Amino acid sequence: MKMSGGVEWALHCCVVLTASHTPVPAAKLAELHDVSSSYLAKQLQALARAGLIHSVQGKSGGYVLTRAPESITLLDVVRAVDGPGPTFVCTEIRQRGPFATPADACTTPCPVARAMWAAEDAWRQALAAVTIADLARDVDANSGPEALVGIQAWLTSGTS
Amino acid sequence: MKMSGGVEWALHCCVVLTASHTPVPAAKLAELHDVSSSYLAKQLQALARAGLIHSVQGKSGGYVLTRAPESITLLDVVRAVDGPGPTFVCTEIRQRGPFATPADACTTPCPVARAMWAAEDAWRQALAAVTIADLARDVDANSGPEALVGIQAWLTSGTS
DNA sequence: CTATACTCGGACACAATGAATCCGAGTAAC
DNA sequence: GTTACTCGGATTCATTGTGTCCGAGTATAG
Repeated sequence: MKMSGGVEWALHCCVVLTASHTPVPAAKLAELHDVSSSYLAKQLQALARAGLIHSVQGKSGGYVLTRAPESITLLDVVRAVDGPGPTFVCTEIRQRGPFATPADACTTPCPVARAMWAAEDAWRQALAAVTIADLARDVDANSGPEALVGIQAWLTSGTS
Repeated sequence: MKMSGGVEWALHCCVVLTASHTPVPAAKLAELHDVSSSYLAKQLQALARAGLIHSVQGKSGGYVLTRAPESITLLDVVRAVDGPGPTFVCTEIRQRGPFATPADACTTPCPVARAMWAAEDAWRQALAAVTIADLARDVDANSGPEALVGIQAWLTSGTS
């Protein structure tokens, strides 16, 4: 099992978008991270579809966060980019084969699925406990406060 | 992101193997669950490679649990079948692009990766807290105690 | 002791999902 | 009114998961 690599890009983009209140084009975000701009566009579109960021078209358009960074959780981003469905899917094995349990006895989910889903819930809960604002603060502490200011200046400037 | 479907099969097989202390061939497990025997063999081989089950060759061979069901956790099975690697991989985006943070400043992992890995740890911890024995007990409670006895009888009998 | 039949084990194709790309529709600025 | 720049979805390629097959090895039966 491997998570979509686009999640990492999307998270970094959200952190960067924290620094600018004006629209930032996808091409600039791509150059900042040195990744494929065409593919990054896909992830940003997913974020826009989920309502996490708003797209502004036109000459000086781009993407802006719709909500405050404190109210955007990692779970929101993961669900938007990687899909909302559960990672573990139950195929109802217990209802197949010679010893199939009758359907009317399957009022509750399969114990196997229940345990797996409980673990997934723990994962989601941990993701929901962290916000983009938390990440931005940590990055700030690691890279020094001057880095973010420089990035902000570079983002707003028209330089390539 | 989607988990390998083989995990479900492997878990059910482990639960069934709880009922028999004699080797059970892969073909019988496949018929019991009504799944492809060739593909199920792959998963069982993975479990054997991880040391969770022991393979017995020869005419009346098959698979047996190596340890007590209480000492086999769901995490063991998942790691064996789905791979031990982390689902989130950090590509060190912070070290790329015009504002790349120098390598000597990267003593600690990227904050983004740290948060994602913390969530994964919560997931693993939840999986490690449940054992095959717990699952077997739950299945017993759901399907009634007579089901497991019947399965055990069918497993040991030579009937197809 | 020999032959046999049954078991696992790894090597081999096929399909689905993720990764990466491109060009067209729309909009704000000039 | 024109222009240039933006996003958005449809398309193509690579990787991983899914499914299958046949050969190596061993306990059993004669």
